[in-house]
Amino acid sequence: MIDSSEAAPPPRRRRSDARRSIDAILNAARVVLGERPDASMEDIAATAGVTRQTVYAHFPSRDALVVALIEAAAAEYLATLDAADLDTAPPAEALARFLDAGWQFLRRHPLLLSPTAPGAPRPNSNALSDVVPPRLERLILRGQRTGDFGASLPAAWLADAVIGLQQIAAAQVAAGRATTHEAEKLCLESTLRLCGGETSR
Amino acid sequence: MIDSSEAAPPPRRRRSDARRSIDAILNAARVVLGERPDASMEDIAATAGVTRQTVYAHFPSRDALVVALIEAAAAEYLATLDAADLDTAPPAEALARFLDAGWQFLRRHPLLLSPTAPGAPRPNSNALSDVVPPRLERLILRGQRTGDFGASLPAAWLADAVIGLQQIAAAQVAAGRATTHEAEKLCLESTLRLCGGETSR
DNA sequence: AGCTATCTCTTACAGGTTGTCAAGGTTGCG
DNA sequence: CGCAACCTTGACAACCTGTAAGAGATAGCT
Repeated sequence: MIDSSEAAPPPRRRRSDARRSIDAILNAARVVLGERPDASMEDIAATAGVTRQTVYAHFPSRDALVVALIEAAAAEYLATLDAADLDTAPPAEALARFLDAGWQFLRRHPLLLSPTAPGAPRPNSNALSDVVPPRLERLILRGQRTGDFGASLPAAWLADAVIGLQQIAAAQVAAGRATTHEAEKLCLESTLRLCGGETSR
Repeated sequence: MIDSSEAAPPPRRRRSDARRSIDAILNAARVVLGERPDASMEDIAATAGVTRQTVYAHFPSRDALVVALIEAAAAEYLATLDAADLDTAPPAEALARFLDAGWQFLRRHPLLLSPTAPGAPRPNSNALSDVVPPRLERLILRGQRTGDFGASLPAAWLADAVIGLQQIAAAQVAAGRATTHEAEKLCLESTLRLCGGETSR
């Protein structure tokens, strides 16, 4: 038995032409939805230099397109996280690198600032929230074992809190209430304060 | 000069009947949009026991309805905040009360967990984010002056961070990854850690 | 009680968006 | 070259938002 009833459709052979269209569509969606999350399929298609029906030829629905976009973004994100070796650097340093990767990611994918644009299939389960937080959680857990971080708060919660804090900081920048530099500084300091310290009793 | 060119349309006399409809509509919108942010006007109207056109008779557009809903929610929120005297209690205690008011608010207005449902008129300026954070900022500023809180981070940022943290905690509950009790505890502890302490150098 | 302004309901319409379908032209690849 | 895969055009149904006019019901005032 090779692979009977699982989500592994044979990665069917595509023509070079088709893959070019798919890339153009995903790229257009990233840009257009980034600045206008409620843009129409027509807008996305036009930006990609393609007809609306061509978009539907590759993505069965708008939600499917967004999901694919998020999955591609998650893959990039993971690659960046793998490049910075979070598992060997000292925890505080690793945390700073994690945040750097996040800033890089948010700059490229501003869409992800408003996570609930069309009401995803299941509001919570996207590739990002399934795959990124565990990395950070592992990092924080390591820091708690080495004593660099306090252990009075569960690592899973801290991971989500840190990621959330970064999104809040990014929103401050988008709202024009802080410069990028200030936001990064505030975020790093707040994050260290949240994770570090000897506040347990 | 009494009031020439400002947003003060003479609060025109409404029939009791009309006000009842408006209340029913706002209430229905609160409930329906709370569990399904992309519900149609028809759905809201039906839940309110009213026709769709009646909704449009009172609210010129969907966005206007959402704005009115948020304004009503903000008024409630402010009333709750006024009831808990944040300006006299010791800062740590006052902060706990502020968070309590927040939980109460989020329980009643789950809509506000996904702030960017239809793409608000201006993404950032709603009554909530204009009026609630300053209260918290004042509280934090007081705590920083009395020495209860650390002063190395600006109060305005801490205010937004605390409110954001609470929304993250609420999202954890909504996602089934924590109980209400756990979330409240984690949120309070994290918040105190963010604000308090002697980490300045 | 009666009158009137206000409110609601019904019916209808225009415009936009999402999906779907079929026919025909074009391009990549063996 | 030839075929299958791909793109395009045009058309369609369904839904949602917003607007409009007229008939009927209701509240408030005299």
